[in-house]
Amino acid sequence: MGYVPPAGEMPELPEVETIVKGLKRMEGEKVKRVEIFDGRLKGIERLKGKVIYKIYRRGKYIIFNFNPSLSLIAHLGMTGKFSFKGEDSHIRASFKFDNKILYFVDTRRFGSLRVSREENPLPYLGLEPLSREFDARSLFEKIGKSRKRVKDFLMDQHKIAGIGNIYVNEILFRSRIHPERRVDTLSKEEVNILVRMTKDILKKAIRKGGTTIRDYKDPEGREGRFQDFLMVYGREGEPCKVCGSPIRRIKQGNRTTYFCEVCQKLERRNNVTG
DNA sequence: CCGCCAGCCTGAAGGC
DNA sequence: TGCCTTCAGGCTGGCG
Repeated sequence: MGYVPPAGEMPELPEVETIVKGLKRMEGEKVKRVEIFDGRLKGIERLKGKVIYKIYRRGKYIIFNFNPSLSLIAHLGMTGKFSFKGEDSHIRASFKFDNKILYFVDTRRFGSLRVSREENPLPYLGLEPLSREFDARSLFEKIGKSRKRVKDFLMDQHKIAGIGNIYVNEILFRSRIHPERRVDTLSKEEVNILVRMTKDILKKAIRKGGTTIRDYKDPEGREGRFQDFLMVYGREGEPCKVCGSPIRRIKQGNRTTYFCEVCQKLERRNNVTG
């Protein structure tokens, strides 16, 4: 049987970071007109006439600051994208500026756009994995008394913000930790490795412009290149690039999990060399 | 508080 | 050929 790749991918931290880089040039621009094609996005028309002064990422969210207390909070869900090209179907909203139009496109409508007056609109979000604050000590502290399985923990946006189902599989493979391990069984060394691999993989994915399996494109329509570096995600039955044994696919919770059962042991290891 | 799970949504792909 | 089912998963809200 031929290999069938998984159906889709969601924008995670590296994709959102890449998108923000592409949107940055809109800082300083004034919204001349807002069009809404999906009733649930009602509310964003308040942005008409406002000037964007800062665009940045927090977890998987994109935040457009219009002034200190007026922001557009965007989440791309599974298939959401911002595009300067108008050829897409499933356009849900558009923002007209002086010289260009920015489209919000979202096939499955898991994405959201909302206007907020909060200074800190996403207070519950967890650690930024690429920040200095994310280190072995702070992760250990976050783990606290949690008994979550490590995969679920890393994907919990209230603990760490920005990791989704593609990168979590890659991080655990590179850390040689089984996705079903309980976080309270992780050794200090393993927590340390997790931090290092998380930063490593996310940084490299950003350098490659994210991962495109089917849907993801940046605002200029460019695809990512990190899919060529995936070690486990979407590789069920293919040989592990380290040990050669077939990559396994299981359901953990409602989510697909890929791992190598030889490289990623369930037992605790104390002397990890990476 | 914690862990777990259904449901939202749409299009692709598989089964019969 | 075509209908029907299943799958994909970020996030929210509800349950025990």
